Amino acid sequence: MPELPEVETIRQTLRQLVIGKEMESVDIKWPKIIQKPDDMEEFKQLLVGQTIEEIRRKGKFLLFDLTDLVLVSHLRMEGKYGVFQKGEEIAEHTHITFHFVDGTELRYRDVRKFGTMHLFEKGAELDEKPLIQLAMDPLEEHFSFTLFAQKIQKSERVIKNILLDQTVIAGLGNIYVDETLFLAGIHPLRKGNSLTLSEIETIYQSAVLTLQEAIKQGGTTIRSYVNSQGQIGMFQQQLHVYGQTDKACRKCHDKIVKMKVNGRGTHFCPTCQQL
DNA sequence: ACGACTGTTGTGGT
DNA sequence: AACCACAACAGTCG
Repeated sequence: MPELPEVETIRQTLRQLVIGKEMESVDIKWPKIIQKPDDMEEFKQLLVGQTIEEIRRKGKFLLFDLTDLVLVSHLRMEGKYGVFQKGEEIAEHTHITFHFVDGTELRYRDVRKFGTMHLFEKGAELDEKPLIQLAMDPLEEHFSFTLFAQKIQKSERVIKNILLDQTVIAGLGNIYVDETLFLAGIHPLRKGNSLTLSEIETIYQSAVLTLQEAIKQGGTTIRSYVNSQGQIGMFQQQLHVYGQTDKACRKCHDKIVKMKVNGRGTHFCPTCQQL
C-alpha cells in the first residue's frame, strides 16, 4: 500500500495522537511481524516503560523514537496504524497492540501480514538491516543528486526498475514511479546508462514535485489506504497514468497504455513518453 | 468459479 | 549485476 506520501501522512497524523505516551504492555497476535529481536517476549519486555518521543520517516519506513529504543516499522502493502480507547471494538486483522498507561492503545492492522517491525537500541537503527542499505529519499534536504545520477548512469537496467530500487532512491513505489516518469516525459523502458544528466535532473525534480503534491493531498487511496485518523487520501484524483489504462492522456489525449515491467504493472503515455 | 492481480520486499537459482 | 520465479498473505475483479 503505502509509498512515501502515505507513510508521511501517517507519520503526521499519528504524531499528534501518540507523542508523549508511555507503554504499559504489548500484545502480539502474529509474531512473524516482529523481526528483531528474535524472541517476541523480549520485544514486549523491552517496550514496557518506553515513551514515544518522536516519529520520523525514512523512505517508506516509520521510525518511532522511544526513551531508549527505536522501533522501525514497514507497512508493506496493507499496514495501518490507529489509536483507540481500551475496550473499543477491535477491527479484523489487528495483529499488534501497544497499550499505553493512559488507557489508550496504538493498534497495528495488516490484512496481508507483510509488514515488519525491528527494535533497536537508540542510534543502532541505521547500521543494520533493514535501514543500512536504504538510499536517501528525495525529500531529504541533503539528498545527493550526484550519487543518484551516478548510480543511474552506470546501470544497464531500465529506469522503471532503478527508481523502484530503494538502495538507489528511497520512497518511490509503483504509483509514484509511473507518475514521476510521466511528468518527466521519460519512457519507463529507457536504460539507465542512456539517460543524460539533464534527463536525470528532470526525473529527480518530477519525483520531488509529485511526492510533495501527493503529501499535500494526504496520499493516494486506491482501495484501502487510510491515515492514522481513518481518512482516505485525495491524490488518486490527480493521477495521470497509474490506473488510467485506456483513458485519454490528460496532456495529449492519446490512450494510456499498461504493460508489465519486471513483473509490475506499468502505465505510461506512448506519445508523451517515447523511447 | 477460478485464475489473475494488487500500493512491497526478500530469497534462491541462472 | 540483474532478471525471473516464487514466497510471505488476503481480498477483489473480470
